[in-house]
Amino acid sequence: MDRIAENADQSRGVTADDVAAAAGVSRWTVARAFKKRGAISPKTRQKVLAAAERLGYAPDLLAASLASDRSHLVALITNDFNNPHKLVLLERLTRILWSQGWGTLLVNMSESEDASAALLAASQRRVDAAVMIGTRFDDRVLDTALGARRVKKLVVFARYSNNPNTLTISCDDRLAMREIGDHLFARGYASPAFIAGPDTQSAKLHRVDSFRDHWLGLTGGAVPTRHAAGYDFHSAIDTVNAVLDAALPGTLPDVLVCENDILAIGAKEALRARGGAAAGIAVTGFDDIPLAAAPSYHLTTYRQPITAMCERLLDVLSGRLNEDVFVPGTLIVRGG
Amino acid sequence: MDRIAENADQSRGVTADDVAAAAGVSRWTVARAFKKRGAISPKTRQKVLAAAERLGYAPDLLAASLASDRSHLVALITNDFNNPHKLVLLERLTRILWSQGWGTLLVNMSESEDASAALLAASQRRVDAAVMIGTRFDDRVLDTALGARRVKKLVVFARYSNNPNTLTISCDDRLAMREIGDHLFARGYASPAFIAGPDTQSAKLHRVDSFRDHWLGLTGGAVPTRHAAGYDFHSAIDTVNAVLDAALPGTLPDVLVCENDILAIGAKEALRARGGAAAGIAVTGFDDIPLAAAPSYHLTTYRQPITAMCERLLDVLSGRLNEDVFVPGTLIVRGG
DNA sequence: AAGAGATTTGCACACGCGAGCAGATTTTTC
DNA sequence: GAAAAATCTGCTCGCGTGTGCAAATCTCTT
Repeated sequence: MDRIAENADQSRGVTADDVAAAAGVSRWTVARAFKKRGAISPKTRQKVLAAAERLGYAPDLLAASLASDRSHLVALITNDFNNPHKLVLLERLTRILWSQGWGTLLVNMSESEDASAALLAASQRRVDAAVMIGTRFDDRVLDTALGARRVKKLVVFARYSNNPNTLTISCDDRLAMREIGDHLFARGYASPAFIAGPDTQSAKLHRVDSFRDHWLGLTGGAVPTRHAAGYDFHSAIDTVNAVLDAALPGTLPDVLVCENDILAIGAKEALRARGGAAAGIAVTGFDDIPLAAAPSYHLTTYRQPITAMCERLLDVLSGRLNEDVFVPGTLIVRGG
Repeated sequence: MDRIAENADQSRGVTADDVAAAAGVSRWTVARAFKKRGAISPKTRQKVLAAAERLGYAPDLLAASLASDRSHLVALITNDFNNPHKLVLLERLTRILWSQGWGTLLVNMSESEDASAALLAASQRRVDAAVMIGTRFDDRVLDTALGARRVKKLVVFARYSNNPNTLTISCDDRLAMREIGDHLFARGYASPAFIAGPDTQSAKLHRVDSFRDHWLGLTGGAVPTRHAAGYDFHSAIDTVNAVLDAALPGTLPDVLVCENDILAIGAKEALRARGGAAAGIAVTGFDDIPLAAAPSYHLTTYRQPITAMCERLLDVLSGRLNEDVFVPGTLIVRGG
């Protein structure tokens, strides 16, 4: 066959068979040459790789997935595209996963708000694992949804889930909120208020509870909490205005502890627009998004250990790790 | 046993054969039942779908890809994860593509700065098309890189490329900059300066040139241009400071036209920090990222027609469209 | 009611590669 | 130098589905 000659032109459909023919070995020897720990003699491998290079061959991962029942594909599922921090997570995840040979399928579940459709779609592509990014996983889905059962591994990333069928890889939120509380206490703040995201029944509000518990232990004082309608700065502005309107004179909080940086930025905007006593109220965030460092905001916030979390994810994918992980992050002190 | 084994055990390996047996038909009839326009009698389809439902069957897209040589997979390739606008693009792209049956592989090429590695990785997954998001495609890659030749379609999305082997789907930047110019002219601005991104030799700076050409025609005046070191607001701050430092007294620009919103936000930050005469200088952006609407910035900017662009991408993927497209966007007037 | 036409169903083959084993080759051992 | 061990190579079978065609069934006309 001079199929090889054809392919050299088109550079399409170059298969292991072609390389095998060109190198004078069998197809399986070609496969071994491309395997890290393949049982193959150095000179044969050399010969094969040279032929592959010449023909422009690269193994077909699709066919390999079908044959081996391991796709080396991970579905990244998320529904919150308003938060710039998602971009940081996606950047890190894709870079680190691809560098280790894992492909990443980005799935948007903001339509349905129900993970089952996203999981079904992912499972049809035979992903080795589904990773919910910054998204809680509703327990009921596992019982009812078709897709959920078909996915081999289910990981909740950068968020807490107590679902027993799920693996959590997250920042240690409890520790984080303690550090923020200690920091505020040391700086002399006395009456914090918490600005949280939407108060959905199912969502366990880890950060709020952690902060309130710790502050109670620290000062004996309760922390009033207000829920924004959404994780976006417009909602935060409305919420902070509501907080300020509701406060009796002389009972203003002296610091607004926000569940993440987006809400914190909204809070800063609201306080600045309001002026007067409000302008003196401090704000803390969470995530350390790039804009948190802007002169206008200069937020004290908490940086999640994303790289470390990604590495734990690799451990989970390779089967080395099979339990929940909480990694400590870093307090970033900027403003008051 | 562990949780993973449980999941995998349940409904593993329900294939078309199983459904066929359960429904009393052949495997190919099952396939037809799942095809939109399959030649199959309604009652047979009904019977098959019922059996599939009962068994929890969903077609294996991986095997289908291998057999049909169409993966219905698209690689989304990008390298600029600093710009929140990427998140908007990703959200829209993934939602619209998945809704039409296209899977999206997110590839991060920020490491190499060279598209060839990303393209090779994508091609090994047999993607039907690679979409460079907001990223220019270096012509030389097509000639030298292995990956580039293996990808069936190459689309440059939300950015201009004059590469003949590439399809461009973009906002009509030329029109956009004309609208911005007209707007500024009508408002009485007389001496704009342009703040652009990095000045790489290969990059054709579409927006800059368009604005300068138009302004020249409008007023006969030249527009001084300054390049930031990167597409991030810190670089923009430095650049704007440099512009102000370099300006002779009385020759300050009255408006800074920025290549995108991130640079514009940096510009606003710099002007605000500077105070005095600088604080009166207006700023325009591009992209209309969510934060552009924040009270602190309140940017006049230009919204790209992302949904329309995604629909044109679908046309390209399905083969209905095979030429460059430039879609007009919308001027968003906010600040001065 | 028979035959033409339309519709519906079944089948051989292919897609590109991996797992696991058997045969071939080389290296080591006594 | 021959046998045992270690290493290397080739091969059968299967992964789950699409394509194109032939066979079977149904519908309608005369």
